Amino acid sequence: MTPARISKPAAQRRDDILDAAQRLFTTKGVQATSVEDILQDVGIAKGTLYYHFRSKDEILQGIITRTTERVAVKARQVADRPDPVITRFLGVLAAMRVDAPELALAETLHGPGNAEFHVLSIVEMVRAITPILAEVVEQGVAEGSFSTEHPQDMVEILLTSMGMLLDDGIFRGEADQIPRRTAALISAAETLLGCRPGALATAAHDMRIAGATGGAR
Amino acid sequence: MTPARISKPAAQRRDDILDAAQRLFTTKGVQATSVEDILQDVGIAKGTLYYHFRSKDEILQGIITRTTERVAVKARQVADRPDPVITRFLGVLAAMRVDAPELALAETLHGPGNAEFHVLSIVEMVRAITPILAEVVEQGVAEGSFSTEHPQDMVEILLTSMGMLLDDGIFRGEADQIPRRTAALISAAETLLGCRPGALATAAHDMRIAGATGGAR
DNA sequence: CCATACCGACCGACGGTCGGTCGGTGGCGG
DNA sequence: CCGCCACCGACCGACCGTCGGTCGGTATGG
Repeated sequence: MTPARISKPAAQRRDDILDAAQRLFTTKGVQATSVEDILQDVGIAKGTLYYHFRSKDEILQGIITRTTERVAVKARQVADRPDPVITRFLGVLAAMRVDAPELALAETLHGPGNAEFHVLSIVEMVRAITPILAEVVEQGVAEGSFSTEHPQDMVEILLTSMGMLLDDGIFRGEADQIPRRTAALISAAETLLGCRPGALATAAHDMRIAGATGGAR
Repeated sequence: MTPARISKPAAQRRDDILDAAQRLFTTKGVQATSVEDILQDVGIAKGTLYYHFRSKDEILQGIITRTTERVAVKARQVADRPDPVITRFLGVLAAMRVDAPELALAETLHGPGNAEFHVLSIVEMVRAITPILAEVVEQGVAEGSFSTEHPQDMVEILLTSMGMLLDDGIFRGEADQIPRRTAALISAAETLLGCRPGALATAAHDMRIAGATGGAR
């Protein structure tokens, strides 16, 4: 009658838990997801979960770390491709959003505990992606398509504001502003990185990156 | 022996609760502060707190709203002063940090629930201050000291990244980066708003705004 | 046979609720 | 002008359900 205890290698079980938790966290919010919920979804007992993770918070941290690592790998690949600098620049940005749709999706509802999730993700993303993207910009500066004295700093500023302003889990109820903000951020990037005005916007449009057609406002 | 029940007008009691909660939240973190703690600090019973607030979360929201309103008032005053545009621009930024030291201070410790607090503050600040600051920039554009086609958008981007990058409750353990980031943000502001390079930096230095001396990096 | 993975009853703390109490105030009859 | 009383906003604290986390013990498989 007992459903037969199944044992798995720790790494795999860890991933199972992370998968379930990620789905639930993004679906109904971190606070609103109980450990019990995760247990039921994975099909394990409480003790098992706490055998693999020290706390609920560590699970959240685990999701963010895992996702960030995946994105960083993809970003690195894109950054190292033999494409034009502008293509690679936009490609890295795309890698951030494309690979993490799970993080950006759903949970339009109530707040507590969710902004936390989003902001931690953003911070980790900025930390991980800034050096990669700055490298691309530096190459752009070297070849003349970009022009700035502080690539790393400007990239950091751009990534931070991008992460915040395009996340509707943070600026609640302003999802309709996202196209405007996307255009504004591209415009800001052009200015800050000193590339030909409109160069990023048109390239973004060609790459079919959302809301990247016109001027801001 | 019973300490005699003291009754106050609701508004005042509300403020008392907000005061205590703000002190505790910033001291030991939102999550780590129990409702019980607040009760003890204010010297009231649980029912009383829940007579004035619907939930712990509403208290947090109340603190943020109150602080934002105060800052907005001060920012408005500064923006309307008969000073040079650049002075007023920096003055508004200063108003944000000066008037909200309670929000930025302390609680270097453990994470959960605190980033939430900070990020909500930042979002509200951006919402409240953007129009005020954009107005100043527009005046600057009109008189020629600034030059940008999208004042509102650029201000929004600047405020967002400022809020994030200068808050050590968000980028944990990077407090030492703040001077560098301050300089970078000023530099970015100069570029985005199209004012004379170094104009903001020197003015900031004259106004004794922290870490605003040299170029970025 | 021993480490590793797993189980689930149990615990204490916490956020939130609820029935009820207290003190001041305004109206009204005397 | 006084005293009574109905009313009401503010206040109280015992109580409850839920939740994150613990622990002693058990199955599995190398």
